[in-house]
Amino acid sequence: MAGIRSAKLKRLNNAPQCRDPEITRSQILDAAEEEFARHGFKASRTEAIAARTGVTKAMIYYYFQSKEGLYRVVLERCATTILPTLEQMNLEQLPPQQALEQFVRQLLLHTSNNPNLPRIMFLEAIQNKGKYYRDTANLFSKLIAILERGIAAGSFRPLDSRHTAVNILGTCVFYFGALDNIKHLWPSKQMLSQEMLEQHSQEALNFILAGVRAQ
Amino acid sequence: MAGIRSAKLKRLNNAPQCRDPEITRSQILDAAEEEFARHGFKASRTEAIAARTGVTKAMIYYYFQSKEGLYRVVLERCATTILPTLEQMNLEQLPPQQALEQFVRQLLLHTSNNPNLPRIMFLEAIQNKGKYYRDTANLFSKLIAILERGIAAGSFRPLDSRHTAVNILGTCVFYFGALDNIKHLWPSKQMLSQEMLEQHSQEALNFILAGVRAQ
DNA sequence: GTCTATATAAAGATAGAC
DNA sequence: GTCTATCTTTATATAGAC
Repeated sequence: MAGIRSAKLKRLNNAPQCRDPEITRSQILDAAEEEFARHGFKASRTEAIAARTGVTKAMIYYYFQSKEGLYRVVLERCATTILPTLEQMNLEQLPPQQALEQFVRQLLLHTSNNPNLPRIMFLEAIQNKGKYYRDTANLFSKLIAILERGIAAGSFRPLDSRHTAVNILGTCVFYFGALDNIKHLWPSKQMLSQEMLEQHSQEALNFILAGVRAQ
Repeated sequence: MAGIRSAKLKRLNNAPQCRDPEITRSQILDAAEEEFARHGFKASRTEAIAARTGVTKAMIYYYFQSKEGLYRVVLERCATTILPTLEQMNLEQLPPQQALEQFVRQLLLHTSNNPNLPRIMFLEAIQNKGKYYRDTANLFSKLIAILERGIAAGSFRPLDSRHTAVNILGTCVFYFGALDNIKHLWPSKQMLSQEMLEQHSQEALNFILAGVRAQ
């Protein structure tokens, strides 16, 4: 995510101030996302975000008023980036099985490209009890709708659509949250390498499709 | 977990010091588990742990030398409580399908009774990169062994046993980590109520068994 | 074994110069 | 728009009385 959004940014790591507000603001957001995704809101340090950005703490308050203001913007940005892609897919018009497969593939791709996203959401839920989070992307609603269509059509087994939606999302993102507690299972691999991400995606997809299929 | 372990403890919330070291030590541990499970190591406050226990901060340093020392003991205790039960079950002697079902049932029961456990493990992985965690319970080894027996016997579909072990554990515990981000899906329910825990357990079990079954 | 008081360090936030 | 310097609060940790 940081990678994509930093595309147009020019300031080098230790370069002096360049006085382009859009660039600075965007760089602070990227740095903050990294910091918040690792430590959560409370344990994150404005000093660390500033240092990562290459500016001083004062800039955070100039652009975002407070540490909390910055956190809100970061979280909002995280929750909404998957939206446009998902809307374009017109999942309602596909048969349930295909819709589910496309949904899961897209979710896995998106989290693979933005491993900060699951982490920041876990931390938000656990530490802040979801205080700052709104499901603006309506991820669950979309998934639940697909599941219910599938049950009605008889292509999915009778299941609780809400619990199953949670279990499906969990299967996609647990890997990223638990990364550093499970990496010892693959002593010679990088957990975020292309190879491992593809394996996880394939296995997660197989597991999910088998988990909901009728019979 | 706190509930079980507090059974023999006598000190009331605001009672004065009772000068029983075993009781005090145990109470600090219970309070620390709650605090660490909510905030993680860095963002937890010794003052809060002390207040929750009904003693002063100084006691933490008297019994555990440092905040980090306390965290280590809490984590170790969390990781090992499921061990005895799991060993008693002699899963190696059951057919793979039954072994898996028993394993998952026990894991779901254990996390339902100790919802702090998944939280503290998520926070440890994300914030500390697993620095303080060792898989002393060998949870994954046991699960992987069951899966490989099942593949060999033809009762499970061909699957990657390590990735699938991760996906199974994820299905069991994601619910607890994401609790406060998904509670809006059940506006009228308490996520940790008996009713909801039973629903989650049932749906997770069905999802997992269907997810690995041959054909 | 427990408490009070305090030393020391770290972090959020702001004022004012450039 | 950015920085330096500083205020204030909050935390970890310890010394010493009881």
